[in-house]
Amino acid sequence: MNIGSAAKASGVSAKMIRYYEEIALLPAAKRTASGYRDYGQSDVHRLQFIHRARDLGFSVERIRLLLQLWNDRKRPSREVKSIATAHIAEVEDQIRRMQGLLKTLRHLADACDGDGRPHCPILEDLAEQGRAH
Amino acid sequence: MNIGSAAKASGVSAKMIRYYEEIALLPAAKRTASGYRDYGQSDVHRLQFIHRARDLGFSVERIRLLLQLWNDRKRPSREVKSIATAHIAEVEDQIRRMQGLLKTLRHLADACDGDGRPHCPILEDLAEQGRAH
DNA sequence: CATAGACCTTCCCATCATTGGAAGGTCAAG
DNA sequence: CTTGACCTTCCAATGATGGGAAGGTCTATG
Repeated sequence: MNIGSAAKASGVSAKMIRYYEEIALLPAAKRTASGYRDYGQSDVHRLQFIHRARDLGFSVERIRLLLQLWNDRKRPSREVKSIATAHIAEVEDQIRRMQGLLKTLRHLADACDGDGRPHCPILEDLAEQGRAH
Repeated sequence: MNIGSAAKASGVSAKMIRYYEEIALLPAAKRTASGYRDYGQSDVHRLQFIHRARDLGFSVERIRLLLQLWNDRKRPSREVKSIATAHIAEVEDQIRRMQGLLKTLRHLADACDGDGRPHCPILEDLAEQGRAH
C-alpha cells in the first residue's frame, strides 16, 4: 500500500502522513525498492486513530501520549482519562473565553444601527480605551 | 514617545508595534535623529484601538478594515456592523464546533473508569474507525 | 516498446499572530 | 565615563496544514 492508498484508507492526507513520520508520531515507513513508502494494515489503523483524535481536537503531543498508552496493553485507564480530562478542560476554557467575547460583540452590534449614517457605537467602543464593557 | 512608552501606553508590545508597521496596519513611525521610532498621542490612540479589537478576537485583516472606517468620518455604520456581524458568526461557528467536540469527549470520559485497570473506552473509540458516536 | 499521466520522492515556502534572541547602536543617571 | 536600560534590524520558531517545483517511478494503452 503506497502513501496515497494509506491516505485514502485513513482519512489523513499524504502530506500529513509524511509530516507525522518526520515528527516521529509514526515510525519510519518501510520502503519499496524504488523508495516508495509502503504501508500495511496496522499503519492504517494507527493513522485512523490519529485522524479520529485530531477530529476530537487533541493536539499532536497529546496524541503521542495516547498512542503510547494505546500500545501499552497494561496501561491504567486513569492515564488515558487524565489526558482526555485535560483536553476537555482546555476546550471548556476556550468556549468560555469566546462566549465572553460574543457577549460583548453582540452588545456592540445591537447598539449599532447598521444604516447609512456614520454614527457607530462599535467604533466608539474600540476607540475609547478598553472599558471592560 | 519611544516605542517602549507607546507599548506601555497602548498595551501592545513593542515587538507587535514593529510588526504592525511592517504589515502597514500602522503608518511608518517618524524617527528621531538617531533612528528611534517616535510616537505621538494619535499613534497611541490607534494602537489602543488595535489592542481592543484584537482582544475581541478580530483578525488583523478585519482590523485593517475597521481602522479605515474609523478614519472615514462619513462611513455608513452598516459597513462597520457587517464586519462585526461576520466576526460574530465565525465565533459562533467555532463555539458550536467545540461544543460538539465536548459532547463526544465528555461521553467518552464518563465511560472510562479512570482507575488502575487497562480497560478504556476512550482508546477503544479512537481505535474503532470513526463512528460518528 | 514507447509514451502519457498519475503517482511517488525531497525540499522549500506560506499561513497567522506572536515571541525569542543575537549583534550592535543610543540614551540617561550616577 | 561607565553601566544598564533602552533602541535598531535580522533571523528563527511556534502548530498543523497546504501549495508547489523538480525529478523519479509505475501502469495502462496505443
